[in-house]
Amino acid sequence: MTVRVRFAPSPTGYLHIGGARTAMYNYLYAKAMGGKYILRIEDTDLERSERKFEELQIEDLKWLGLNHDEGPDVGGDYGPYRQSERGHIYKAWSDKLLTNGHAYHCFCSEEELKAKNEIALAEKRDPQYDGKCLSITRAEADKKIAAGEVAVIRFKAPRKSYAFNDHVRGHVEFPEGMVGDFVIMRANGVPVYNFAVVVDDASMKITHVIRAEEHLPNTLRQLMIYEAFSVTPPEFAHGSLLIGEDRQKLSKRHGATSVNLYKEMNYLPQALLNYLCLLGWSHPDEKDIFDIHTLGTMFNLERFTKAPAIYDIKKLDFINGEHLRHLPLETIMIEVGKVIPVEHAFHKMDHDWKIACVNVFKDKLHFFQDITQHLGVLFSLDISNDPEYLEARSWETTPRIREYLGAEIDKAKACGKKFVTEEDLNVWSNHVKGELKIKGKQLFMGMRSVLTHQAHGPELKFIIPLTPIEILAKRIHL
RNA sequence: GCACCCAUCGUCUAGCCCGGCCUAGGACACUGCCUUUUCACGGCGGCGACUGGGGUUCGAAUCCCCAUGGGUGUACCA
Repeated sequence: MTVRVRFAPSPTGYLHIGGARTAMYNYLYAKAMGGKYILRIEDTDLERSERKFEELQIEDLKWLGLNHDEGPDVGGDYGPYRQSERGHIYKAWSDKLLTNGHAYHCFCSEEELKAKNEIALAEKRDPQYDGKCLSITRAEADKKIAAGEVAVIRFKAPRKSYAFNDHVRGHVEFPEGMVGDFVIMRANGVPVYNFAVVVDDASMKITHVIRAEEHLPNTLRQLMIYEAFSVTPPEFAHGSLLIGEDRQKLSKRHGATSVNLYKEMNYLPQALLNYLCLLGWSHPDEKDIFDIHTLGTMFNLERFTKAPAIYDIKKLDFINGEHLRHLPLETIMIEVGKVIPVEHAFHKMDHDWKIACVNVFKDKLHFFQDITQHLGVLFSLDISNDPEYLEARSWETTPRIREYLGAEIDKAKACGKKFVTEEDLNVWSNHVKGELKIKGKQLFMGMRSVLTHQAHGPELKFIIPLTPIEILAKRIHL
């Protein structure tokens, strides 16, 4: 039997970081098992669902590289993949339950039920449906409906306990009487979540349901419905929940919780995925940095964590830097070019210069945009106020270095050179060492302070050949 | 209230199922030092945890019970 898994978001907002994680786990499991990964849109909440959000979420999923095998935009053999287009299916399935006695019409008004709930709560009882409409026969109900009365369809919850085996939680038991008769079809004919999910998962031949722990209690209702249809339920894996620093379920108020924001902030999708993957799952070899697409059969349902994970982006930043460093130089150059201000001198340089430049700075970046601040060491005429720099400037040896280098640079400039080379730099430092008799810290810090006006930075042999000679000439005389 | 789930460094986690190799390992963060051609890189260190109490056992982070704490759910939301 081929594994079939699904990610079923509600198009009521942007793709949430927790949703992205669930989608990824499903995607990875399908890939590991050679199965299919399906995208289903759960838009039964007519008020809050919007087509725009569906499109945006699919766009974000694509950005992450989590491409589905079946879905509303790509089709498949088990469609439609939008719950709003499956009305006839829910109708047929709920009719089946009505016929075999597992469900019944309920004519109680919302006010009536609300009042009863309040009383139950006040008496510290569970506010379960009292079964008032249970005695209404199918024929009577049909007559009332024909006469214009509105009704919901309620599922007759069996009075027995349920148990199932969860891939993450192990043996889970729900004692008898946890839920009363619940609504499966609303008065407007739209199915309620727990019913639609079962109908869809069953008819789409879903074999494994991988989702977050918040759905664990829902499993009871779903198990009941599967039983009423005599359908074997899929296997379940309830991973941990993503929570905020306040240990509450992650939501908008915890800051950047939607995927599109990370795209805007220039995070690498593979880094976001890598981080998310580690929040609730661990790599068999305890690796921290990896491309989730290379996981293959290493991904399994046995390494999920049970306890909720606090979402903290500090580690994500680190991981982003690691992924960025492993990108081809050419790619980094292109990406970096996009975030450096258009008027920056960087853009006037030739290809080889840019590559060399990116190569020097790439190890220091967490994000592409970090490059801008590093570029200063190549173009800036600022003078550091770092005590170490000030000290280097105050040595009596430093003016002698400046005098010599100034002459050399002016000479090179007069010859029409645009840049000095690493060899030039070697010659200079040998001269300072041999002729000026300056060595050690005085030599290197002295040269650095004169050429960059900074106390720290990348090695001179890397940055000086990249610094335009006019900049060098100006700096010398500052 | 009731039901279910969970509990290892500040954070993510390994170890737990199949007790001894755990004076509990790794990563982020924080921090010290080294590299004296110098880094937000790298290397070497430091800080830092088995929620508490009982029990089983020669031996428990690992098994059992209780307590405590936290979370989720309890809708004609998903």
